[in-house]
Amino acid sequence: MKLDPSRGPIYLQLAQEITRWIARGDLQPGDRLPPVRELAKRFRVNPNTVVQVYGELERQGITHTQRGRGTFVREDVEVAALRRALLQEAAASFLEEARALGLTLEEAMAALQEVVHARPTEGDR
Amino acid sequence: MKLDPSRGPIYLQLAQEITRWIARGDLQPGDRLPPVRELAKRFRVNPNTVVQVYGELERQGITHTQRGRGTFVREDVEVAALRRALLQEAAASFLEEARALGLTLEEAMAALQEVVHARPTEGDR
DNA sequence: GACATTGTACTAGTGAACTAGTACAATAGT
DNA sequence: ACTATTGTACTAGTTCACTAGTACAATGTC
Repeated sequence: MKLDPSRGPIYLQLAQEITRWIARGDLQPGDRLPPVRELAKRFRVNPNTVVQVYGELERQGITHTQRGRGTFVREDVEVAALRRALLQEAAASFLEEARALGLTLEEAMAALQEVVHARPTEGDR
Repeated sequence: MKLDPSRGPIYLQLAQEITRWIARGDLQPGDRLPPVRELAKRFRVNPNTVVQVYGELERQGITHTQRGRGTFVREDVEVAALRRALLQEAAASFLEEARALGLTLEEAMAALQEVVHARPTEGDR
């Protein structure tokens, strides 16, 4: 995962990446996130930036934080729903781009198939 | 089209939007783009920002500029290829997100269908 | 109680992006 | 030659994001 300022603020990209960790089960409800200073080192950003990341996740209701203890995935997070929400957002973006280009759904799906077949994935084997 | 600093630099978003205009035929090869000051007004940005936009489009080989005359879509731009490239980039983003979420191609396609059916498009009628 | 770990607040600084404004250079039309 | 139109360069400023560093507060362990 590469942080790229041309794709928006770093802290939002990182918040998205942590959300993916939760969505795919790398982190479970109740799990503790890496401490601020540890994540800062891992991603080579400033600890204050990670504080912003964790603040954003808290605002989105995904985590809760306690000074002196850490930041935790909320117990009531529905991982499957989170995953579906992230994927549907990506799907919506794709369809919106097709719409903005004046293309039909069929044309969008055809383009998708071309990309699928161009990549070495299990969808192609 | 909404310019949102949280999605990266304004000038890159605008460059993408102009590229869409070309890709869907709103602007044809040889056509002149709106003058810098006019586009600035339309999108409520600074003319210097539009100069950056046009600079980026020139760097990408989509337009060429002449002081005193204007900025033009290059005659040799292949509109269909440009459209395909933009859509495939969007498709690749979508698939990459599915991959990052640890999902199979089938699951990705299912999520896409859900979004399709949730929207009032011709694909659903 | 001391210590380690964790989050937080703050100051001061840097850099990129964007803005406002002015003025100049090239081109085209009359 | 003059004017209008277009792009460009520049200065000076603001804002936001990020950084580096320091120090404090809360929590948990021993």
